[in-house]
Amino acid sequence: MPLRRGYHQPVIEQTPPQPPARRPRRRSQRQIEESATIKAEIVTAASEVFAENGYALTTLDAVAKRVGLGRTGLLHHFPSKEALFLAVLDREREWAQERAGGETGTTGLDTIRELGVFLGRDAAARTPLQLVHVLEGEAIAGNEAAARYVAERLVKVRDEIRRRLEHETPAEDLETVVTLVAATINGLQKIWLLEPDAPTIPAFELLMDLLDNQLTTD
Amino acid sequence: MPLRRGYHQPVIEQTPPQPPARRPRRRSQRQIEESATIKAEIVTAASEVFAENGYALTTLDAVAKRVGLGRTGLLHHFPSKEALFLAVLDREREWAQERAGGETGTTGLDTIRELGVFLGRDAAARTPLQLVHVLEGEAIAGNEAAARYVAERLVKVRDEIRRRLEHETPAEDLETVVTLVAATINGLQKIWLLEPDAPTIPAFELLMDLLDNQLTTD
DNA sequence: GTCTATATGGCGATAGAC
DNA sequence: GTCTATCGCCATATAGAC
Repeated sequence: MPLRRGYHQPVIEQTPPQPPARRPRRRSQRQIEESATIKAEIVTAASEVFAENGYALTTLDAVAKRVGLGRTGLLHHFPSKEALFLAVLDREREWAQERAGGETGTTGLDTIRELGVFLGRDAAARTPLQLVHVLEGEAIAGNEAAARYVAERLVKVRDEIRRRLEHETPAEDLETVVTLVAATINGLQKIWLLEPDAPTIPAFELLMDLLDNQLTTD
Repeated sequence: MPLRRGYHQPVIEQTPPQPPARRPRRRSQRQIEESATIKAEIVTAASEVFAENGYALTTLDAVAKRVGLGRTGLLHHFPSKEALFLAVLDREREWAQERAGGETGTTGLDTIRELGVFLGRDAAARTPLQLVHVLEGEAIAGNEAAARYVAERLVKVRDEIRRRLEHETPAEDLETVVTLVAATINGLQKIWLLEPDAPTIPAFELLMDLLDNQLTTD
Protein backbone atom coordinates (compact mmCIF):
# COMPACT_ATOMS: atom_id res chain seq x y z
CA MET A 1 0.00 0.00 0.00
CA PRO A 2 2.10 2.85 -1.25
CA LEU A 3 1.53 6.23 0.23
CA ARG A 4 -0.27 7.31 -2.85
CA ARG A 5 0.67 5.23 -5.80
CA GLY A 6 3.64 3.60 -7.35
CA TYR A 7 6.09 6.29 -7.89
CA HIS A 8 6.09 9.86 -6.84
CA GLN A 9 2.41 10.14 -6.05
CA PRO A 10 1.49 12.98 -8.38
CA VAL A 11 -2.20 12.70 -7.54
CA ILE A 12 -2.67 14.83 -10.56
CA GLU A 13 -6.35 15.35 -10.57
CA GLN A 14 -7.54 12.46 -8.45
CA THR A 15 -10.68 14.26 -7.41
CA PRO A 16 -13.44 11.66 -7.27
CA PRO A 17 -15.91 13.99 -5.52
CA GLN A 18 -15.78 16.42 -8.40
CA PRO A 19 -18.03 15.34 -11.27
CA PRO A 20 -17.99 18.60 -13.29
CA ALA A 21 -14.22 18.19 -13.59
CA ARG A 22 -13.20 21.67 -12.53
CA ARG A 23 -13.48 23.37 -15.92
CA PRO A 24 -11.83 21.65 -18.83
CA ARG A 25 -13.15 24.22 -21.16
CA ARG A 26 -13.38 24.15 -24.88
CA ARG A 27 -10.69 26.40 -26.06
CA SER A 28 -9.82 25.03 -29.48
CA GLN A 29 -11.96 27.41 -31.47
CA ARG A 30 -12.37 31.07 -30.64
CA GLN A 31 -9.36 31.74 -28.53
CA ILE A 32 -10.26 35.41 -28.33
CA GLU A 33 -8.45 35.78 -25.06
CA GLU A 34 -5.17 37.53 -25.47
CA SER A 35 -1.96 36.11 -24.20
CA ALA A 36 -2.08 38.15 -21.03
CA THR A 37 -5.47 36.81 -20.07
CA ILE A 38 -4.63 33.19 -20.48
CA LYS A 39 -1.37 33.61 -18.65
CA ALA A 40 -3.30 35.03 -15.73
CA GLU A 41 -5.66 32.08 -15.87
CA ILE A 42 -2.77 29.67 -15.87
CA VAL A 43 -1.23 31.37 -12.87
CA THR A 44 -4.51 31.15 -11.00
CA ALA A 45 -4.84 27.46 -11.70
CA ALA A 46 -1.20 26.88 -10.85
CA SER A 47 -1.62 28.64 -7.52
CA GLU A 48 -4.35 26.21 -6.62
CA VAL A 49 -2.43 23.15 -7.69
CA PHE A 50 0.76 24.25 -5.97
CA ALA A 51 -1.26 25.00 -2.85
CA GLU A 52 -2.81 21.56 -2.92
CA ASN A 53 0.27 19.54 -3.76
CA GLY A 54 3.33 21.65 -3.07
CA TYR A 55 6.02 22.30 -5.64
CA ALA A 56 7.61 18.87 -5.74
CA LEU A 57 4.39 16.96 -6.29
CA THR A 58 2.81 19.38 -8.71
CA THR A 59 2.89 18.19 -12.29
CA LEU A 60 2.51 20.37 -15.32
CA ASP A 61 -0.18 18.00 -16.53
CA ALA A 62 -2.32 18.79 -13.51
CA VAL A 63 -2.02 22.51 -14.08
CA ALA A 64 -2.59 22.23 -17.80
CA LYS A 65 -5.65 20.07 -17.36
CA ARG A 66 -7.17 22.59 -14.99
CA VAL A 67 -7.03 25.35 -17.58
CA GLY A 68 -8.11 23.02 -20.35
CA LEU A 69 -4.74 22.77 -22.05
CA GLY A 70 -2.29 20.06 -22.85
CA ARG A 71 1.06 20.10 -21.17
CA THR A 72 2.90 21.47 -24.15
CA GLY A 73 0.29 24.14 -24.60
CA LEU A 74 1.09 25.29 -21.13
CA LEU A 75 4.81 25.19 -21.76
CA HIS A 76 4.26 27.56 -24.62
CA HIS A 77 3.29 30.29 -22.14
CA PHE A 78 5.75 29.40 -19.42
CA PRO A 79 8.96 27.82 -20.56
CA SER A 80 9.46 25.64 -17.52
CA LYS A 81 7.94 24.48 -14.30
CA GLU A 82 10.13 26.84 -12.38
CA ALA A 83 9.12 29.84 -14.48
CA LEU A 84 5.50 29.04 -13.71
CA PHE A 85 6.32 28.68 -10.05
CA LEU A 86 8.02 32.05 -9.94
CA ALA A 87 4.99 33.62 -11.60
CA VAL A 88 2.81 32.10 -8.89
CA LEU A 89 5.05 33.57 -6.22
CA ASP A 90 4.81 37.00 -7.86
CA ARG A 91 1.05 36.77 -7.84
CA GLU A 92 1.11 35.75 -4.20
CA ARG A 93 3.19 38.78 -3.30
CA GLU A 94 0.63 41.04 -4.92
CA TRP A 95 -2.21 39.44 -3.03
CA ALA A 96 -0.49 39.79 0.30
CA GLN A 97 0.36 43.38 -0.38
CA GLU A 98 -3.21 44.22 -1.29
CA ARG A 99 -4.53 42.61 1.82
CA ALA A 100 -2.02 44.31 4.08
CA GLY A 101 -2.04 47.57 2.18
CA GLY A 102 -5.67 48.34 2.90
CA GLU A 103 -4.90 50.38 5.97
CA THR A 104 -1.38 51.56 5.35
CA GLY A 105 -0.31 54.46 7.41
CA THR A 106 -2.34 53.57 10.44
CA THR A 107 -0.30 53.04 13.52
CA GLY A 108 -0.86 52.20 17.11
CA LEU A 109 -1.90 49.44 19.34
CA ASP A 110 -5.44 48.91 18.12
CA THR A 111 -4.49 48.82 14.46
CA ILE A 112 -2.51 45.70 15.07
CA ARG A 113 -5.81 43.94 15.46
CA GLU A 114 -6.30 44.51 11.76
CA LEU A 115 -3.65 41.92 11.13
CA GLY A 116 -6.37 39.44 11.93
CA VAL A 117 -7.24 39.63 8.24
CA PHE A 118 -4.32 37.32 7.72
CA LEU A 119 -6.01 34.63 9.72
CA GLY A 120 -8.26 32.22 7.93
CA ARG A 121 -11.74 33.63 8.17
CA ASP A 122 -13.46 32.35 5.06
CA ALA A 123 -13.05 29.77 2.37
CA ALA A 124 -11.55 32.31 -0.01
CA ALA A 125 -8.53 32.64 2.23
CA ARG A 126 -7.78 28.95 2.05
CA THR A 127 -5.83 28.70 -1.18
CA PRO A 128 -3.38 31.54 -0.57
CA LEU A 129 -2.80 30.55 3.05
CA GLN A 130 -2.36 26.94 2.14
CA LEU A 131 0.12 27.91 -0.54
CA VAL A 132 2.15 29.90 1.94
CA HIS A 133 2.28 27.14 4.50
CA VAL A 134 3.08 24.41 2.02
CA LEU A 135 5.88 26.57 0.66
CA GLU A 136 7.19 27.21 4.14
CA GLY A 137 7.51 23.49 4.58
CA GLU A 138 9.31 23.16 1.29
CA ALA A 139 11.53 26.10 2.15
CA ILE A 140 12.63 24.28 5.28
CA ALA A 141 13.13 21.22 3.10
CA GLY A 142 15.58 23.05 0.90
CA ASN A 143 13.62 24.36 -2.08
CA GLU A 144 15.63 27.45 -2.84
CA ALA A 145 13.02 29.47 -4.68
CA ALA A 146 10.51 28.77 -1.93
CA ALA A 147 13.10 29.64 0.69
CA ARG A 148 13.80 33.00 -0.90
CA TYR A 149 10.12 33.79 -1.08
CA VAL A 150 9.45 32.69 2.48
CA ALA A 151 12.38 34.62 3.91
CA GLU A 152 11.31 37.74 2.08
CA ARG A 153 7.73 37.32 3.25
CA LEU A 154 8.81 36.82 6.83
CA VAL A 155 10.70 40.09 6.75
CA LYS A 156 7.68 41.89 5.32
CA VAL A 157 5.39 40.52 7.99
CA ARG A 158 7.77 41.55 10.75
CA ASP A 159 8.16 45.01 9.24
CA GLU A 160 4.43 45.48 9.08
CA ILE A 161 3.98 44.42 12.70
CA ARG A 162 6.90 46.52 13.85
CA ARG A 163 5.60 49.59 12.06
CA ARG A 164 2.36 49.37 13.99
CA LEU A 165 4.00 48.84 17.34
CA GLU A 166 7.18 50.83 17.48
CA HIS A 167 5.65 53.90 19.06
CA GLU A 168 3.74 51.94 21.67
CA THR A 169 6.34 49.53 22.90
CA PRO A 170 9.50 49.98 24.92
CA ALA A 171 12.35 49.76 22.44
CA GLU A 172 14.09 46.91 24.23
CA ASP A 173 10.97 44.76 23.99
CA LEU A 174 10.04 45.62 20.43
CA GLU A 175 11.63 42.69 18.63
CA THR A 176 10.32 40.29 21.23
CA VAL A 177 6.77 41.50 20.81
CA VAL A 178 7.11 41.46 17.04
CA THR A 179 8.35 37.89 17.18
CA LEU A 180 5.52 36.86 19.44
CA VAL A 181 2.85 38.38 17.23
CA ALA A 182 4.36 37.05 14.02
CA ALA A 183 4.71 33.55 15.43
CA THR A 184 1.20 33.50 16.81
CA ILE A 185 -0.36 34.62 13.56
CA ASN A 186 1.58 31.99 11.66
CA GLY A 187 0.74 29.26 14.12
CA LEU A 188 -2.93 30.17 14.14
CA GLN A 189 -2.99 30.07 10.36
CA LYS A 190 -1.58 26.58 10.40
CA ILE A 191 -4.02 25.41 13.04
CA TRP A 192 -6.86 26.81 10.98
CA LEU A 193 -5.63 24.90 7.95
CA LEU A 194 -5.35 21.66 9.90
CA GLU A 195 -8.27 22.03 12.31
CA PRO A 196 -10.73 24.55 10.89
CA ASP A 197 -12.95 24.44 13.96
CA ALA A 198 -10.36 25.48 16.52
CA PRO A 199 -11.04 28.91 18.04
CA THR A 200 -8.25 30.67 16.22
CA ILE A 201 -9.87 34.06 15.98
CA PRO A 202 -10.72 34.23 19.69
CA ALA A 203 -7.17 33.15 20.41
CA PHE A 204 -5.82 36.01 18.34
CA GLU A 205 -8.11 38.48 20.07
CA LEU A 206 -7.02 37.13 23.42
CA LEU A 207 -3.41 37.85 22.56
CA MET A 208 -4.37 41.34 21.46
CA ASP A 209 -6.17 41.90 24.75
CA LEU A 210 -3.23 40.64 26.73
CA LEU A 211 -0.87 42.98 24.90
CA ASP A 212 -3.33 45.83 25.34
CA ASN A 213 -3.48 45.40 29.09
CA GLN A 214 0.25 45.02 29.38
CA LEU A 215 1.23 48.00 27.27
CA THR A 216 -1.37 50.43 28.55
CA THR A 217 -0.81 49.79 32.25
CA ASP A 218 2.92 50.35 32.13
CA MET B 1 18.10 27.17 -14.66
CA PRO B 2 15.88 24.55 -13.16
CA LEU B 3 15.04 24.84 -9.52
CA ARG B 4 17.37 22.04 -8.75
CA ARG B 5 17.88 19.85 -11.74
CA GLY B 6 15.97 18.29 -14.53
CA TYR B 7 13.28 16.30 -13.01
CA HIS B 8 12.23 16.01 -9.42
CA GLN B 9 15.25 17.64 -7.87
CA PRO B 10 16.28 14.75 -5.64
CA VAL B 11 19.40 16.51 -4.38
CA ILE B 12 20.30 13.12 -3.10
CA GLU B 13 23.54 13.81 -1.37
CA GLN B 14 24.66 16.88 -3.28
CA THR B 15 26.69 18.06 -0.32
CA PRO B 16 29.72 19.81 -1.77
CA PRO B 17 30.71 21.38 1.57
CA GLN B 18 30.99 17.98 3.18
CA PRO B 19 34.27 16.29 2.33
CA PRO B 20 34.11 13.43 4.86
CA ALA B 21 30.89 12.29 3.17
CA ARG B 22 28.81 11.85 6.29
CA ARG B 23 29.87 8.28 7.08
CA PRO B 24 29.79 5.87 4.21
CA ARG B 25 31.18 3.17 6.39
CA ARG B 26 32.76 -0.06 5.45
CA ARG B 27 30.23 -2.63 6.34
CA SER B 28 30.97 -5.45 3.95
CA GLN B 29 33.04 -7.49 6.36
CA ARG B 30 32.29 -7.89 10.01
CA GLN B 31 28.62 -7.14 10.16
CA ILE B 32 28.53 -7.93 13.85
CA GLU B 33 25.64 -5.58 14.37
CA GLU B 34 22.39 -7.43 14.81
CA SER B 35 19.38 -6.64 12.76
CA ALA B 36 17.84 -4.48 15.45
CA THR B 37 20.89 -2.27 15.65
CA ILE B 38 21.18 -1.61 11.98
CA LYS B 39 17.48 -0.95 11.69
CA ALA B 40 17.84 1.69 14.36
CA GLU B 41 20.74 3.19 12.47
CA ILE B 42 18.71 3.28 9.30
CA VAL B 43 15.84 4.99 11.05
CA THR B 44 18.21 7.60 12.44
CA ALA B 45 19.65 8.33 9.03
CA ALA B 46 16.21 8.34 7.46
CA SER B 47 14.97 10.85 10.03
CA GLU B 48 17.70 13.20 8.99
CA VAL B 49 17.11 12.80 5.30
CA PHE B 50 13.35 13.15 5.61
CA ALA B 51 13.86 16.23 7.77
CA GLU B 52 16.15 17.75 5.16
CA ASN B 53 14.15 16.88 2.07
CA GLY B 54 10.63 15.97 3.08
CA TYR B 55 8.96 12.73 2.08
CA ALA B 56 8.43 13.40 -1.60
CA LEU B 57 11.99 14.45 -2.34
CA THR B 58 13.67 11.83 -0.20
CA THR B 59 15.15 8.99 -2.19
CA LEU B 60 16.01 5.59 -0.82
CA ASP B 61 19.44 6.01 -2.35
CA ALA B 62 20.12 9.02 -0.16
CA VAL B 63 19.15 7.15 2.99
CA ALA B 64 21.05 4.04 1.99
CA LYS B 65 24.18 5.97 1.19
CA ARG B 66 24.12 7.62 4.58
CA VAL B 67 24.25 4.28 6.37
CA GLY B 68 26.74 2.86 3.92
CA LEU B 69 24.34 0.55 2.11
CA GLY B 70 23.02 0.16 -1.38
CA ARG B 71 19.38 0.79 -2.10
CA THR B 72 18.49 -2.87 -2.15
CA GLY B 73 20.39 -3.51 1.03
CA LEU B 74 18.16 -0.98 2.69
CA LEU B 75 15.06 -2.51 1.17
CA HIS B 76 16.01 -5.75 2.85
CA HIS B 77 15.34 -4.16 6.24
CA PHE B 78 12.37 -2.07 5.26
CA PRO B 79 10.25 -3.42 2.45
CA SER B 80 9.23 -0.05 1.05
CA LYS B 81 9.76 3.65 1.32
CA GLU B 82 6.50 4.01 3.17
CA ALA B 83 7.45 1.34 5.72
CA LEU B 84 10.63 3.25 6.41
CA PHE B 85 8.68 6.47 6.70
CA LEU B 86 6.29 4.97 9.22
CA ALA B 87 9.23 3.73 11.26
CA VAL B 88 10.60 7.26 11.30
CA LEU B 89 7.26 8.58 12.52
CA ASP B 90 7.22 5.97 15.30
CA ARG B 91 10.68 7.06 16.39
CA GLU B 92 9.56 10.67 16.35
CA ARG B 93 6.60 9.90 18.58
CA GLU B 94 8.91 8.32 21.12
CA TRP B 95 11.21 11.33 21.13
CA ALA B 96 8.36 13.74 21.67
CA GLN B 97 6.94 11.63 24.45
CA GLU B 98 10.26 11.46 26.22
CA ARG B 99 10.72 15.17 26.03
CA ALA B 100 7.21 15.94 27.20
CA GLY B 101 7.10 13.10 29.69
CA GLY B 102 9.88 14.47 31.83
CA GLU B 103 7.54 16.31 34.12
CA THR B 104 4.31 14.39 33.79
CA GLY B 105 1.89 14.94 36.57
CA THR B 106 2.84 18.50 37.20
CA THR B 107 0.04 20.94 36.79
CA GLY B 108 -0.53 24.61 37.14
CA LEU B 109 0.32 27.85 35.55
CA ASP B 110 4.07 27.87 36.02
CA THR B 111 4.54 24.35 34.72
CA ILE B 112 3.34 25.48 31.33
CA ARG B 113 6.63 27.29 31.02
CA GLU B 114 8.24 23.89 30.80
CA LEU B 115 6.74 23.54 27.36
CA GLY B 116 9.54 25.82 26.29
CA VAL B 117 11.57 22.66 25.87
CA PHE B 118 9.73 22.24 22.61
CA LEU B 119 11.24 25.41 21.26
CA GLY B 120 14.50 25.21 19.45
CA ARG B 121 17.20 25.83 21.99
CA ASP B 122 20.17 23.91 20.66
CA ALA B 123 21.42 22.30 17.52
CA ALA B 124 20.28 18.88 18.70
CA ALA B 125 16.68 19.99 18.49
CA ARG B 126 17.00 20.93 14.87
CA THR B 127 16.45 17.60 13.14
CA PRO B 128 13.32 16.54 15.01
CA LEU B 129 11.76 19.99 14.81
CA GLN B 130 12.60 20.33 11.16
CA LEU B 131 11.08 16.94 10.49
CA VAL B 132 7.86 17.94 12.18
CA HIS B 133 7.52 21.19 10.29
CA VAL B 134 8.38 19.70 6.93
CA LEU B 135 5.80 17.01 7.54
CA GLU B 136 3.21 19.57 8.52
CA GLY B 137 3.73 21.19 5.16
CA GLU B 138 3.36 17.86 3.40
CA ALA B 139 0.31 17.06 5.48
CA ILE B 140 -1.31 20.23 4.23
CA ALA B 141 -0.22 19.21 0.75
CA GLY B 142 -2.09 15.94 0.99
CA ASN B 143 0.39 13.31 2.15
CA GLU B 144 -1.94 11.02 4.02
CA ALA B 145 0.54 9.33 6.32
CA ALA B 146 2.00 12.69 7.26
CA ALA B 147 -1.48 14.10 7.77
CA ARG B 148 -2.39 11.30 10.16
CA TYR B 149 0.78 11.82 12.14
CA VAL B 150 0.39 15.58 12.25
CA ALA B 151 -3.24 15.44 13.32
CA GLU B 152 -2.41 12.97 16.06
CA ARG B 153 0.49 15.10 17.23
CA LEU B 154 -1.63 18.23 17.30
CA VAL B 155 -4.15 16.53 19.57
CA LYS B 156 -1.37 15.38 21.91
CA VAL B 157 0.09 18.86 22.14
CA ARG B 158 -3.30 20.37 22.89
CA ASP B 159 -4.00 17.72 25.51
CA GLU B 160 -0.71 18.38 27.22
CA ILE B 161 -1.32 22.12 27.31
CA ARG B 162 -4.89 21.67 28.46
CA ARG B 163 -3.88 19.33 31.26
CA ARG B 164 -1.59 21.98 32.67
CA LEU B 165 -4.12 24.76 32.43
CA GLU B 166 -7.54 23.36 33.13
CA HIS B 167 -7.51 24.12 36.85
CA GLU B 168 -6.21 27.65 36.39
CA THR B 169 -8.37 28.93 33.60
CA PRO B 170 -12.07 29.79 33.38
CA ALA B 171 -13.70 26.90 31.58
CA GLU B 172 -15.15 29.04 28.83
CA ASP B 173 -11.71 30.37 27.94
CA LEU B 174 -9.83 27.12 28.15
CA GLU B 175 -9.88 26.09 24.50
CA THR B 176 -9.01 29.61 23.44
CA VAL B 177 -5.98 29.73 25.69
CA VAL B 178 -4.94 26.26 24.61
CA THR B 179 -5.19 27.31 20.98
CA LEU B 180 -3.17 30.43 21.60
CA VAL B 181 -0.38 28.59 23.38
CA ALA B 182 -0.26 25.77 20.86
CA ALA B 183 -0.18 28.18 17.93
CA THR B 184 2.50 30.35 19.47
CA ILE B 185 4.77 27.43 20.22
CA ASN B 186 4.39 26.12 16.70
CA GLY B 187 4.95 29.52 15.14
CA LEU B 188 8.02 30.16 17.26
CA GLN B 189 9.44 26.80 16.27
CA LYS B 190 9.05 27.69 12.63
CA ILE B 191 10.63 31.11 13.08
CA TRP B 192 13.55 29.49 14.84
CA LEU B 193 14.00 27.11 11.92
CA LEU B 194 13.88 29.93 9.39
CA GLU B 195 15.55 32.73 11.36
CA PRO B 196 17.63 31.20 14.15
CA ASP B 197 18.55 34.57 15.60
CA ALA B 198 15.05 35.84 16.27
CA PRO B 199 14.25 36.19 19.99
CA THR B 200 11.92 33.22 20.12
CA ILE B 201 12.61 32.23 23.70
CA PRO B 202 12.01 35.73 25.06
CA ALA B 203 8.84 35.86 23.01
CA PHE B 204 7.63 32.65 24.61
CA GLU B 205 8.43 33.93 28.06
CA LEU B 206 6.61 37.14 27.29
CA LEU B 207 3.50 35.19 26.44
CA MET B 208 3.85 33.23 29.67
CA ASP B 209 4.15 36.47 31.62
CA LEU B 210 1.12 37.94 29.94
CA LEU B 211 -0.94 34.87 30.75
CA ASP B 212 0.37 34.91 34.31
CA ASN B 213 -0.71 38.46 34.87
CA GLN B 214 -4.06 37.92 33.28
CA LEU B 215 -4.96 34.73 35.08
CA THR B 216 -3.73 35.70 38.52
CA THR B 217 -5.36 39.11 38.63
CA ASP B 218 -8.84 37.85 37.76
C1' DG C 1 -1.16 28.49 -30.12
C1' DT C 2 -1.87 23.80 -29.32
C1' DC C 3 -1.24 19.28 -30.40
C1' DT C 4 1.23 14.32 -30.96
C1' DA C 5 5.39 12.06 -30.64
C1' DT C 6 9.89 11.38 -28.64
C1' DA C 7 14.22 11.96 -26.06
C1' DT C 8 16.10 11.86 -21.51
C1' DG C 9 16.49 10.59 -17.01
C1' DG C 10 15.18 9.49 -12.14
C1' DC C 11 13.05 6.45 -8.81
C1' DG C 12 10.78 2.36 -6.52
C1' DA C 13 10.68 -2.35 -6.38
C1' DT C 14 11.86 -7.30 -7.74
C1' DA C 15 14.87 -11.30 -9.13
C1' DG C 16 18.75 -13.71 -8.60
C1' DA C 17 23.92 -14.18 -7.85
C1' DC C 18 27.45 -14.04 -4.18
C1' DG D 1 22.68 -9.67 4.19
C1' DT D 2 24.21 -7.17 0.41
C1' DC D 3 25.10 -6.72 -4.18
C1' DT D 4 24.34 -6.17 -9.61
C1' DA D 5 21.09 -6.07 -13.03
C1' DT D 6 16.57 -5.08 -14.69
C1' DC D 7 11.69 -3.88 -15.13
C1' DG D 8 8.15 -0.55 -15.16
C1' DC D 9 6.48 3.80 -14.40
C1' DC D 10 6.28 8.66 -14.59
C1' DA D 11 7.92 13.36 -15.08
C1' DT D 12 10.31 17.37 -17.65
C1' DA D 13 11.35 19.20 -21.80
C1' DT D 14 12.02 19.48 -26.96
C1' DA D 15 10.91 18.88 -32.02
C1' DG D 16 7.93 19.19 -35.46
C1' DA D 17 3.09 18.70 -37.49
C1' DC D 18 -1.41 21.05 -37.76
